[in-house]
Amino acid sequence: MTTSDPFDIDALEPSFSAPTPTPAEPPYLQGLNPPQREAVLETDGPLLVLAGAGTGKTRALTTRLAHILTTRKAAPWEVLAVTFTNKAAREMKERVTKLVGPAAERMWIGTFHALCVRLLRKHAELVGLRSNFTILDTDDQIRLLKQLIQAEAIDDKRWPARLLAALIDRWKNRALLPDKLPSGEASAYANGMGGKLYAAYQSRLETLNAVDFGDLLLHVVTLLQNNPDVLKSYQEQFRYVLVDEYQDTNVAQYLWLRLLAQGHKNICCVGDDDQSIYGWRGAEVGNILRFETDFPGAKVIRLEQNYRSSGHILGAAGGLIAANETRLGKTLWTEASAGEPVRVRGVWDAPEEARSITDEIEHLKSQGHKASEIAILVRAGFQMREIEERLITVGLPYRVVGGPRFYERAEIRDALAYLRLVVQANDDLAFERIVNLPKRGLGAASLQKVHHLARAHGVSLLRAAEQIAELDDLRPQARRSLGSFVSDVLRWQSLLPTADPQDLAGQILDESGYTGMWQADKSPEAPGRLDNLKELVSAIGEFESLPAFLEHIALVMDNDAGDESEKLSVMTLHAAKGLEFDTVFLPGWEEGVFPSQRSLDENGAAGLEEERRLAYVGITRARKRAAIYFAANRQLYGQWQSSLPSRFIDELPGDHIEVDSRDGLFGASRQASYQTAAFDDWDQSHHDRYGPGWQRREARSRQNPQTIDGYSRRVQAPKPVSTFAVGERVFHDKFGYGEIVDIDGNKLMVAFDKAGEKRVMDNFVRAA
DNA sequence: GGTCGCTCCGCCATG
DNA sequence: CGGAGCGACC
Repeated sequence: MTTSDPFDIDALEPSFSAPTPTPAEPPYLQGLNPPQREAVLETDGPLLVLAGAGTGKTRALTTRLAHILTTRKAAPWEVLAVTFTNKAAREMKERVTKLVGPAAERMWIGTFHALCVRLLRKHAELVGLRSNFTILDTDDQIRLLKQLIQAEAIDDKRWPARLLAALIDRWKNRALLPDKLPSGEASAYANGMGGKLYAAYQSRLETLNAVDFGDLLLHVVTLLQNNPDVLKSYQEQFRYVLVDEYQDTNVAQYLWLRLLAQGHKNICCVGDDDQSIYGWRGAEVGNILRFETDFPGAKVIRLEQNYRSSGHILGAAGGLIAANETRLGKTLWTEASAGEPVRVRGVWDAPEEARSITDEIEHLKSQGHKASEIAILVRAGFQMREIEERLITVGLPYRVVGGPRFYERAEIRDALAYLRLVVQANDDLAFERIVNLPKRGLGAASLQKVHHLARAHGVSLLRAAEQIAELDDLRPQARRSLGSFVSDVLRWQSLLPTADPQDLAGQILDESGYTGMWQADKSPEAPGRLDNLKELVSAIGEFESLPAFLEHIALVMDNDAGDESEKLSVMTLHAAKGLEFDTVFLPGWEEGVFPSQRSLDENGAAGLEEERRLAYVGITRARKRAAIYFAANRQLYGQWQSSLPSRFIDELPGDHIEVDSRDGLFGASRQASYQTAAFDDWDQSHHDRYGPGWQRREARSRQNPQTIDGYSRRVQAPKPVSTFAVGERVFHDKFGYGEIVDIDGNKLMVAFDKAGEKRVMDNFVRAA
């Protein structure tokens, strides 16, 4: 555990034509460790910064930008900094502004997608678009694809539009346009129709003057490839290129970067191969692993001193990730004390897991720990409900981070569709979404006619609807309501240039009857939806115009609008990347759940390594305390399943963890590898009440689940009685044949022929 | 044309 | 188990 050689700062100074005249170094360099300094000062030429978790990456990165600006190596608008999330972009902008002042605002900092929009609006016509193109969200995309699938008379049940959308997304991630699609790939959908539908989709997008998220990247790549003069001007403009989370880039993003940085090669990529967790959505760890070959002479700097976590947490995480074969290799170290070992706790089932976690949290809070410094990180969304229910039961305030995005909520999308249609009369997708929402008595039959006319005359749906309303083709009632819908939209359009955007938006939602629809709705979620609508309207207040607002919202709108109140956080491991907490709970470390079975099935060894990186990300979120849980039984899709502890638990180095499990939960083979450690509980009061760990859990699990802490979800017969008898031979899907040696209610202790003694639920075995 | 009820499917998720 | 989406029925 040592760092690299001490870095000689003076040796570096002459190598860049130092505009800093005096030996007195700028204040922003103070407090940086040697590799961080090097990452800041090594401005020219290709540079790869391998930044381990918690090693002060963001600080080095923002200081680097500040350094480039203050030494006048580049003007703000000559710096391009790319991130993956809006949050990261915002944070970077804020921190650089703090260092160098408002000039930083003029840098090109943003997500790949936001920067692409900016470039595309400027040069839209070069790729066959008009500059006011619309950006489709996933929902629009799927509806569009569905139409195309049905037009080809393909059974959209056997071949769901979602699947095609996912395929197209993957193709676009790999920069494969329809004409470049390898023949084998096209057959992946509907017996070879994939390629044809993809081509049809692209041409439909072009006529709609629309792009999806993948297109944003690809259009810019095409634009730069086909227009050398444009490419050259941007290569010259962006004198310094910086990429955050480089391990997450996909092929299209990589091409994009390479084009822009090809000229001067002042490209700095910052990433951590150990935190690459987005392979399933097209990220290529390969991009980071082969950086040095792509950019010959590239410098590599490792940030390995960790400022976040205690020694035990770092040791546990480091031991785990060492099991991965494909990695560049880093060894994190810290000057901090060892702190508390990572706790590993086995429980009977998911409800007990949730109880145990909330007990700990209540205890921590009673000790004065802040709830905002506590997080529960799950592998998958389905684990969240159980935990949320428990949090509600005991009254612990929490927030779910990264749930459905604000702008993905139905009511927001509906409202936006109204605004889109008013701003852009030819937005047919918006028209379709809201023409009969609220219900106006315009069914499939009437819309069919509108569609036909639009197709025949080559006009927008709104225009076609206007004409149809004049004709005698529709039933009087449908005709009247279509007519008034169209005239409403036209009226709102006429107000657009003069009206205050916020007032106009409110007016549109009221007059269209959309707000009224939710007011009349008696369902429990209606008030929440009305709140969201209000929030949407108030967000418009910050913008000059409705079009400006829509542009922004298509890319940016986050739902975690600065809720820093005293709540603990619940989120998936993916959502947790980049965050840190004093205390982290990691439930559900069981084979099949984590590592996720799907990941293993689909991607084999590579999938397993990505899962392991996810585990690594999870543990390294913790500053002081981490607790890992595994349950012997879990309900999946309403079915009880018995499970084995995750292999990742076996891989944790023994001297950094404390295991607290109880006999009989799992088979002897695995159990043997654990020592039931004397448990230095965080929660001393529980010791007082129940005695040491395993005894108290044994005592609890004998109780009827209904009586524990008011937990009532798993309602069963008052006294579960098994129909089996001791000595009976049984068969279990996972463990094979065995003989019952003990019965406790509906839980059986079975001596399996192959798998050893295990406790299983009786409904998992049948008589053999 | 709107609503109820049935079936099917879900396993990670940024722009 | 729970939500979404579709088809039969009012």
